[in-house]
Amino acid sequence: MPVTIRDVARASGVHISTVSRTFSAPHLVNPETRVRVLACAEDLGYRPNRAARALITGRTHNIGLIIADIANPFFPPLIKAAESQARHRDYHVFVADTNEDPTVEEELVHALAKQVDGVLLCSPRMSNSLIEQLSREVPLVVVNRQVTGLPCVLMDVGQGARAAIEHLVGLGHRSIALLGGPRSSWTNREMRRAAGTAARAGGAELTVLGPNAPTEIGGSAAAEQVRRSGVSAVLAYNDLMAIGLIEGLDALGVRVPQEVSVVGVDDITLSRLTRPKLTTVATPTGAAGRTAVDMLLQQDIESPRGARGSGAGTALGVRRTTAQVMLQTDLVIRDSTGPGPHARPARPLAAPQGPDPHCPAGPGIPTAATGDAVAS
Amino acid sequence: MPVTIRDVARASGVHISTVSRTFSAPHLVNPETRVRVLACAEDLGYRPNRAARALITGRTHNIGLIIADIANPFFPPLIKAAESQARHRDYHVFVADTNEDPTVEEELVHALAKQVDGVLLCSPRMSNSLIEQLSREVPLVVVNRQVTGLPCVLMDVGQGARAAIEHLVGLGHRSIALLGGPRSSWTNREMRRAAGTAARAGGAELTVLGPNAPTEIGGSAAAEQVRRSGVSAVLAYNDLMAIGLIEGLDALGVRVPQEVSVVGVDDITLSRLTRPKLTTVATPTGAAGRTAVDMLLQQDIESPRGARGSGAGTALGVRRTTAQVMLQTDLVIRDSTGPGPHARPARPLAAPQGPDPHCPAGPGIPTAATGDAVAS
DNA sequence: GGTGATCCTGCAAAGGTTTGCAGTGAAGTA
DNA sequence: TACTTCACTGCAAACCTTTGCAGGATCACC
Repeated sequence: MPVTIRDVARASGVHISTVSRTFSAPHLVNPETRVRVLACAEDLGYRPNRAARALITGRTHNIGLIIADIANPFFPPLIKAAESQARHRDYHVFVADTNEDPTVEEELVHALAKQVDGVLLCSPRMSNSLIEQLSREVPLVVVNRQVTGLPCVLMDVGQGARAAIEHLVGLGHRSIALLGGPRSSWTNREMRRAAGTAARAGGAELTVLGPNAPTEIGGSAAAEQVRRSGVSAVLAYNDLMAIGLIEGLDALGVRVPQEVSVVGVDDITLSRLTRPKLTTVATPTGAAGRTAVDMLLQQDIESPRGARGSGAGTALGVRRTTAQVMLQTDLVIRDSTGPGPHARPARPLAAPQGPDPHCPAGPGIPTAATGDAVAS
Repeated sequence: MPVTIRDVARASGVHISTVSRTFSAPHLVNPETRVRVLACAEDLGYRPNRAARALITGRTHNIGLIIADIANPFFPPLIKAAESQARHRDYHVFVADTNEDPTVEEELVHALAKQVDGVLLCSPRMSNSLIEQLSREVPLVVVNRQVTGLPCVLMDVGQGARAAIEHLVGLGHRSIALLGGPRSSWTNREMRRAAGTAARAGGAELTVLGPNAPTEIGGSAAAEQVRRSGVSAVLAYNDLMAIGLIEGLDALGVRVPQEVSVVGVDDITLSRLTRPKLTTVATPTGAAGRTAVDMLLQQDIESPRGARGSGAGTALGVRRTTAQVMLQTDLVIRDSTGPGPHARPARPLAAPQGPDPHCPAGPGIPTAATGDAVAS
């Protein structure tokens, strides 16, 4: 039933190879023939079968995008950016959700392997060694995780965590909690490291709580623990947890920011909509999506799979880029942080500078990326 | 480089067809041979090429899921439910986002057509006739849109809108606005129809505002218009708009629910987290995702594409199910609605019944589905 | 020992497309 | 005229897998 290249060939009185060329190498066919073939194709409603094409070219023009939890509002901007970037290069993006389950993650990579030209692995929860192993099966770009030997797109959450801690210390907080996320998260480890250093430098004490589920539920569930810990400020693994925590504290009668200050990470849209508006470390998710697609395609184009024609030309077999890109983060100060027990009276109430200085910029242009190539 | 069925055959000393059968029809091969083949396959890291398999069987074991805007929190639960349902049936789901653009929508269906066994079209923005036309290219199930002759999964937003209006009228509101969504949305038309009827029945006047973008921005942008219209209550197209509207009204100094009551639709997680907590019409998104996958697979299984063996057996060619399922909705009363100008003094302040009666149920079991077959 | 059934395996075609190679005819050059 | 060049098109192999058909071996049974 489906119309194939053969039907078009018959209808337009040429060989199938000519039809094929009309679509994949138009300059090789007589303009006159071309219009005739195109007309027939249009008439019959012919569309090249991408699976068959992929079988022989080894390129599907698809990209797989594997993410931990599509319900986390952190991801949609990344997905959209990746999709639009891919579309410009004539690629399609297939998104799949793993439910934060490493097993599903692995299974998905396998399933996608032969149907896409490469996979973007976002915030993976599986081990580095497994990732390396899988990268032999299909070109991979990792987002939010550093894997040596593989191209990675990272956000400088270390710098962000440092800025957040400094902000809190500056407000007079000396006892701060880090509300940790999933154990297997690279971001989590980075934050912990950087926050620890920054706290020490600022003469504050850092309590690490967790691991917790990176969701509102995870945040609100930790409220009691936060209260008991007696800290006056909390840096949460992400905005969702921060919002959940505020919610949970509210239920316990603890007011934010009057009694406890809370900082999130990600700057999801939601963080501007809850009350109080959330102080947070903005991560350039859109830029991350675009960069990751670029890196994947670049890698892909240089070494098409099933490379034929083993001419004596280039001697550098399967050259793979392993650049690692670190994107900058930005602290956005809103209403969920306020003066702490050691606030200096000089600055009255930490000088409120309008409701949300960051808002007027709108969705805004993501911060610049600093490329950072690493030897392969 | 990639290991094929041929390599496994060579390694285990059998014909490729035996290897093939080992995977796709294990009962047809000698257990002894089977283990040997499996061992070799494991050793070599062989994985069947799904594209090649699809080429001959006509079934990819993939499902396409096209949605208008992945950033709308309404969709993730639907996506997750669809994915998990599909996984149980050994199918994978590929998600694609259209940015609310009908052109992209069409293009995506075409692109997916040959790579998936069927497509779930969620909240489509294109015309019914185009949808029908596309359905000849690939099996389609439509969600949130009624297209005669095609299987559809609908949510009873009409009933939901009615309940919302009745709730508002009961609170003493007589001048109500409907904050409309996208013009091409079926849901939008249904709500408008039902809300109009309900308002008339309740002796209230309904002002329709819109169309608007179904986002927070769309909602907040309409705040000024709402204020000018002088209504005391608003039913918004969805929660995102409702939240944006509350935000916008707040910026104008209009308090919710004291001066204006607001009702949303969807019951996204966020609606429990903003202040005031949102009164909303809960839609069974998870059930919708599951049902849609079921309907697609059922349709698919009955008529595998490229049906071979034109025996004189069954005479009823390509039988396609065109059932339409309507899922129930539920009004969830929270804090964004309050007594209006005509509130009866009998009920003091509309009897607040605890902060959020719906919350304890947690994510909860979706409401029951009422199947409703329609002649094809 | 002959017959038939059963179980397993190999053969080869098929699916829709791309692409290196060769062939055709026409135009250009000497 | 003879030769080369060029633009275009056809031929057929290849990609990897599935599957109907047939062949071979084994076994039970009469």
